[in-house]
Amino acid sequence: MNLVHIIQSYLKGALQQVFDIEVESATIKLEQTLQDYKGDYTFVVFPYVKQTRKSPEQTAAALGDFLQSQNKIAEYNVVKGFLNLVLNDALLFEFFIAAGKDENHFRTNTGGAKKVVVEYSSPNTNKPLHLGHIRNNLLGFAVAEILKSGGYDVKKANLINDRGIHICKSMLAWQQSGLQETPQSSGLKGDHLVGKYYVAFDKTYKAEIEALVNDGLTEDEAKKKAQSMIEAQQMLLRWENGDPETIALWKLMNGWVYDGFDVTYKRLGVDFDTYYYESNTYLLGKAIVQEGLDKKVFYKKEDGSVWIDLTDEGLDHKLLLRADGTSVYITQDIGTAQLKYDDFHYDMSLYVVGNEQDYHFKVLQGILKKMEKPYANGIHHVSYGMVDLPSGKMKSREGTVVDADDLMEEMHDEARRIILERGKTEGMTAEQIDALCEDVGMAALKYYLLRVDPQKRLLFNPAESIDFEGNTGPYIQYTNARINSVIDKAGDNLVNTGYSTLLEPERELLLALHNYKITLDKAATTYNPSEIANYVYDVARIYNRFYYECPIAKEDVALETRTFRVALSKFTGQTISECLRLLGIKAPKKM
RNA sequence: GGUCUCAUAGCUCAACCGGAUAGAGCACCGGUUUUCUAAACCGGGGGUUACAGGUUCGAUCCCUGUUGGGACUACCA
Repeated sequence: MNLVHIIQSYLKGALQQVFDIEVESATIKLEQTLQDYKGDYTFVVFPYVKQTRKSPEQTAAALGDFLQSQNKIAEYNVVKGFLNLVLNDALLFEFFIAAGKDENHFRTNTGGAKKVVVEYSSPNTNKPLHLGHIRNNLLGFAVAEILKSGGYDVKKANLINDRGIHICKSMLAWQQSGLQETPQSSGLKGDHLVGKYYVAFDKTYKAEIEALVNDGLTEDEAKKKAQSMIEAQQMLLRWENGDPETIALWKLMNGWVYDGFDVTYKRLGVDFDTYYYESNTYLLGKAIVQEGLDKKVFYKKEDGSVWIDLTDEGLDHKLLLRADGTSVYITQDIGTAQLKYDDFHYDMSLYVVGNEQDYHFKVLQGILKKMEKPYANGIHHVSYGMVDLPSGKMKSREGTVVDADDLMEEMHDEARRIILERGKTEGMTAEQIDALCEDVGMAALKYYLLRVDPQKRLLFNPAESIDFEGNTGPYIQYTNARINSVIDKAGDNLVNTGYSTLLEPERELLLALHNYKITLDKAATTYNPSEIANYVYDVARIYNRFYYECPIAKEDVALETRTFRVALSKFTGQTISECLRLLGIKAPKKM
């Protein structure tokens, strides 16, 4: 049951009866009445005054009068051209009863079971995950869950970039160290061990460049002639030629990284239905490039390199295959897009990738369109902004990255500090306390990253940015735990039969709860989890006010009122839990 | 140079796709608990929405320009 639709139909009728104006119900714009005015929904009459031939005030008053005389609304007031409507309590209550009975209240069918692949995470296998990856993973996971609730058939995919020069750098440095270090022997998590050698390579490489520059080479020359770079390139060639020793080392070290990633993913709470590996897809990409050449969509330069002309799309000429026949990044993405389509026959294919690749995805779509691939129009780049630190951008080479594993550990510790300080852990086992610290710490981190519009850059201040009070994950969790507690006290086996006049906090809460489906659909169609994050905060804030002002399980509360308020609390708890679930945040029963 | 993007309270973010007096949190000041979890609630101060024009009943939102950040523009990924 959708209150907005109902009010729209009321207004459609009123416009017709009073002014003889015919409009589509869906085109009638309604807003929620602002805090400082009396009312639930507001209708702006300005767009209609030309047809009514009356002043905005007269128009609004005439419509309000009509609706009230028909008993469609409880009351109304007019401020300039704004018609503020107060709904009948019975209507709000009807919504509440209907929603409570509806098993599918937390789902919509907007997606119409369309198949959608959500690719996210997509790490390189030469170093551990950092804060930027965390944003990516949380966004990807949440977008996928939101789409599922919105009625889409979703597959989560992780495209692992497991080949290339960067992996060879780690391999080379590991080999040269001669230490034969393993995760077991070193006690290091696999991805961190491999990352350590990636850093080691870079150190050596930089020293070599400096030496060459001192010998009189330009920096560009030095970068190409440095010994370790030459060796890394040779190793990449050996890899591409299938040299058994190189492949074995590659498999060994990638295996360590995957083990490490699994631990990080598990702690982050993200998962995947399927994995793709660039080592598998780049060859398919090459084959499709050949197909494009045959179709004359691509062209070959004299040096043998392959290009596409996208100038008619407002883009540029783009290289698809190097002169030596090796593939570039976009070649692999062409292959992966095809492979995904072969696997799932998707209607939509989302790529959760940073906004630094906006151009890349325009090019990818342009290419697929020119290839007349059936899936070309379904691909969409879910672009998000970089995560900045107070010191500026994160740079792995300068050691200013915030490591994902370290950060999660710090959040856990910080949560523990605060939880012990509050001293509400009576009767909990050490394991339960530990689990709570994890849930609360991760909630603070996740909510902080997800509440911001994905498109925008995000400033992360490790020292002070993660709070546990106010507009935060733990605040929302706390509200839910509070609800849980009050229901425990009051008992929830009462059957709701009626209501007395709704108080302001109650109707405000009902309207907020009613917004769930509207918010879900908006989040789903815009691929924007921050809609859910901001919404659930709103619900929690409104509930806390209700909780403070309206006694629920206290002695002197009439049974009918108590029953209604318990039911309202329970429904609020369900709504909060559901939103948190969409965001990958746990909802502890007690905290 | 070209293309794209961002700029809102001291700080971090909202603002329901053009609507009212631009809202929250943090920080600061003051108040609320013999009563359901004070990680809560209420109140106060704090804004020329970067700047200048334009479009219209109405602009933080759309258009143009300026300034200032960022990204892309690699035979890197």
